[in-house]
Amino acid sequence: MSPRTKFAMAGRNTCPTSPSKSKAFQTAIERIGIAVKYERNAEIYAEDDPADSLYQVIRGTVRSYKLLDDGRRQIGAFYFPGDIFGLEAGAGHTFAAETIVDSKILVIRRIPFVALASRDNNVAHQLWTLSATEVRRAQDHATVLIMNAQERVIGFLHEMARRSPAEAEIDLPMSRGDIADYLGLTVETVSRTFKQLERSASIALPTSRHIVLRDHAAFT
Amino acid sequence: MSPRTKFAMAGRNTCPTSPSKSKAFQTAIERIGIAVKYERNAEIYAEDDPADSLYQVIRGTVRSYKLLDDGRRQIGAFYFPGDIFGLEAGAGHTFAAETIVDSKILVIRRIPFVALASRDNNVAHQLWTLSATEVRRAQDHATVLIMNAQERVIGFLHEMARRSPAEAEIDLPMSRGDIADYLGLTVETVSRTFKQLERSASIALPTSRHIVLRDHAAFT
DNA sequence: CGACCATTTGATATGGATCAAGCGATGTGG
DNA sequence: CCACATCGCTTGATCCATATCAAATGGTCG
Repeated sequence: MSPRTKFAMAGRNTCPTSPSKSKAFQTAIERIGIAVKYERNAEIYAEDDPADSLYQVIRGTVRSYKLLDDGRRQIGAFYFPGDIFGLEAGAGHTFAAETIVDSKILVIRRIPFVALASRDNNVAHQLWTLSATEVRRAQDHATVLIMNAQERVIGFLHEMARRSPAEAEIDLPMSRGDIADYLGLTVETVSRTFKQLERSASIALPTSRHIVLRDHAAFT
Repeated sequence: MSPRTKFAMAGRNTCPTSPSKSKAFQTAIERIGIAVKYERNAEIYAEDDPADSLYQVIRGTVRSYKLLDDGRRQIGAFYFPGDIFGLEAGAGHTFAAETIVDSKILVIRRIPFVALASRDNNVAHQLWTLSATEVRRAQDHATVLIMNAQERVIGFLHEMARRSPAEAEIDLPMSRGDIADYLGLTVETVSRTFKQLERSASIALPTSRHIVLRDHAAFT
């Protein structure tokens, strides 16, 4: 693989996730929303910003995060094309959101969206489903966080593989630092754990951002 | 305090949480649901059971949990009077639920409830709010899980204090083992951390299940 | 009183953090 | 176009927090 290919692949074009979102719903939000381009590491919204829009990734990758009192950063989620984020029941965002790579984001104003939901039962149901998806994501996140370093990293790879277009082939748009802050580990530990998994032939690492899952059984 | 008082207090009678649930909503679910008594350590539903009801704690305490492949138990949440749990967007429960102490639970069948939501915008909105509350809870849980043992325990005490009728006085219905499985620590570490906090005069431990928060500033 | 379970306490082992340094790729300015 | 600065990643050495193993204590109930 050429040195540049990996970045091209990091901006995914497919939408392998979110099977439960109906076509009608997708059409509706595309009508209400407007597509906006962000370059990499651009802020979409900050923590505590008023939550007057929600967002769907069209192209690229987004991380949500919050800064703890002592300066540590916790990454709450990564969002890929098709994923919807930033929907809040309260008035403000509880996490900030930034692009990881150059991205295109559908920005949907909350007021017309919620208004639509109160007219259209299908949309209201999707609204609930979106929250429920987010609950599940956060619970799964908590589940990997009670485990040891190797299990956390494997859990992370699972999650990425599930959302990757090519089942056993992963292109990571995010840095080791992002992964570390998502998993509650240090960059050094993430790096060493990848190396261990490579030595035990569970994965191959052609480049630091491209991972091939071997022994896919152990990863299910 | 007499040896028995703590258990009497563990069954809380107040509903300090859930300020966003409307009176009309509460009336509606009370009309649809039926109250059921469970004795302590009784199963309400198992992991993967069909999710055809949701539940509100009337009296007592509930833990939700899942068993990991290697037998470890992860506790996902504790539910106190007023809390609603077991609402799923999918077909099955992703966590099991058990009472911790003798409890009274309002059991609400899902079908009439969802039907009501599709007729009544207010209920539909509450449905969304419930999910959003659960998202927040799970995110907060993930946030404490990236921290060290002392911070996890303090985070846990915060959470309990917030939901306790008496601000700086906590009666724990759950065992050290439950706390450990919620925080991803061992019972020994939980016990030692409580002791440390007591030695540093951050808390007092009149009995192992009763905690008084001193220096409430450090706990905010 | 005696058995059982929850909790505490102690001794030791170890996984991951921390501190430190090197390496390779990328981008920038001369 | 090359030299250099920067950034992301890796690797090594050491330290410390928490797990693990083991046993004692204490409260509760029959």
